[in-house]
Amino acid sequence: MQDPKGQAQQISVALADSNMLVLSAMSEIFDRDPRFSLSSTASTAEGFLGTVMRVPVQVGIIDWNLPALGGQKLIEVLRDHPDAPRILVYGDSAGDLPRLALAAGAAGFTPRNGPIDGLLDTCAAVAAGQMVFPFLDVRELQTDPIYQLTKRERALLEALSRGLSNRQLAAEFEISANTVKFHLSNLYEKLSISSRTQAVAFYFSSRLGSAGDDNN
Amino acid sequence: MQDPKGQAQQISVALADSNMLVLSAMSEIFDRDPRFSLSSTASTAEGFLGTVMRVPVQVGIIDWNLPALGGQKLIEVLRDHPDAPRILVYGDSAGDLPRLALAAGAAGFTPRNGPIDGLLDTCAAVAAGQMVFPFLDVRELQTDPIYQLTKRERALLEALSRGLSNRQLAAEFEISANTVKFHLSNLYEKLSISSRTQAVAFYFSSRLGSAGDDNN
DNA sequence: AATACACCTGCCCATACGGGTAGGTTTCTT
DNA sequence: AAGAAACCTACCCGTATGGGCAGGTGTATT
Repeated sequence: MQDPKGQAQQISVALADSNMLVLSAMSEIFDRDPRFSLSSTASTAEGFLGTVMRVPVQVGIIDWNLPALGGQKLIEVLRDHPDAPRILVYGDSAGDLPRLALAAGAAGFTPRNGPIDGLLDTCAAVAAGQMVFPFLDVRELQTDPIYQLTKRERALLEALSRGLSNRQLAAEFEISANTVKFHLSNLYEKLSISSRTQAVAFYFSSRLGSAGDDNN
Repeated sequence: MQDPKGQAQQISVALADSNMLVLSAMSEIFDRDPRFSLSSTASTAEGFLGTVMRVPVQVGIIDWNLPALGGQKLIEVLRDHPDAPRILVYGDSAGDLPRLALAAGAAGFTPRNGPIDGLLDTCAAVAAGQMVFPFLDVRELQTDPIYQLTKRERALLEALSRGLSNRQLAAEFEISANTVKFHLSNLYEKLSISSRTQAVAFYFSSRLGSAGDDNN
């Protein structure tokens, strides 16, 4: 943080939050702090992308549940871009949102319920090239069972979460009921569960704001 | 709103929001407006209840997802109290949060994604004795099946949503497995469904941010 | 060519589950 | 005192579901 040349260079920041109140309050905070230069604000993922593509910034601070796209996909889109900003996710530290953000490729995570200064410091740290997250067991990143599921299994799980029976699943996917049972059986083993009810519970519990996945 | 005696009387307001940023921003807004007199702020339902019981106010503005209690229960507790404030819920207008708030007994609802002035105007209207909500089909209020469930059935549904089997449910509630099936059967009929999987799907789909309900 | 893996299907079996019937106690309201 | 409603239990029955076995196809990797 202690730049030997002083703060001649300000950190360019872009904000995106669906909550107007949060957005305006954040704007004020960043405007007040001489370390930062607020480049743009947006209330949707589309708006954020548009401005950030035109005027590159160093750090983008986003709400995980941005309308339409969501943090997960937003980061995924930005990752393939050359001069995309580092993304700092601002969200609820309960649940495994930090893990999701980390897995998605975010550069940092600041909890909503923490002190306001934490946001600024974390942002500065991210701009300095660091990754800042609440501590979590990184082994879970790789072993998170949902990533072991195949494309088909995830699709089945999604449909299962809508309350469908095996027969209905078979009809929906135009496969045999036996095949449905086959996939579900494999799915159960990978998730270390043993019933469709547990599968649905897992689905809704592990899916905190991530959009539908249809890819392998 | 047009008080013939002018605004000699200010509207006393109490705030409660788990997000510190929102809380401080709201405080400032209400402090600035001469119509209101900010009595207290809190970040938890307990804190809000404590201050509001000691120093009665006209309007309480709360986050629906206040820690520990949640808006639903908070309103329920306040309702039985003599000089409890009218409750204005501040939350996400997507989903049926407005309907939930209305059904719970709130006096108004202001969407998070709306203009900031809307909050102030709605608050003034609520203080003047009005109810202000985004439009919704009130017929759904009565017909929403979740309110037909008994206390026990809701408790079973919550446990069911954690993936428990009938046997486990029986153990958890210390009742016979037959009784579990009895309750679930009644529950299915009330929700117009026919399987536990559908019940869990319904539970997670209809429960957009409401905390656990254990009351009748 | 060989191997691995996702995907698909059929069959058998034991258990879990949903639906129906028939009671019972407690509590609150009328 | 009577009635309604929540809550509890038992029994029977048919289907849905989960687990195991055995095998076939297509595609990508080595």
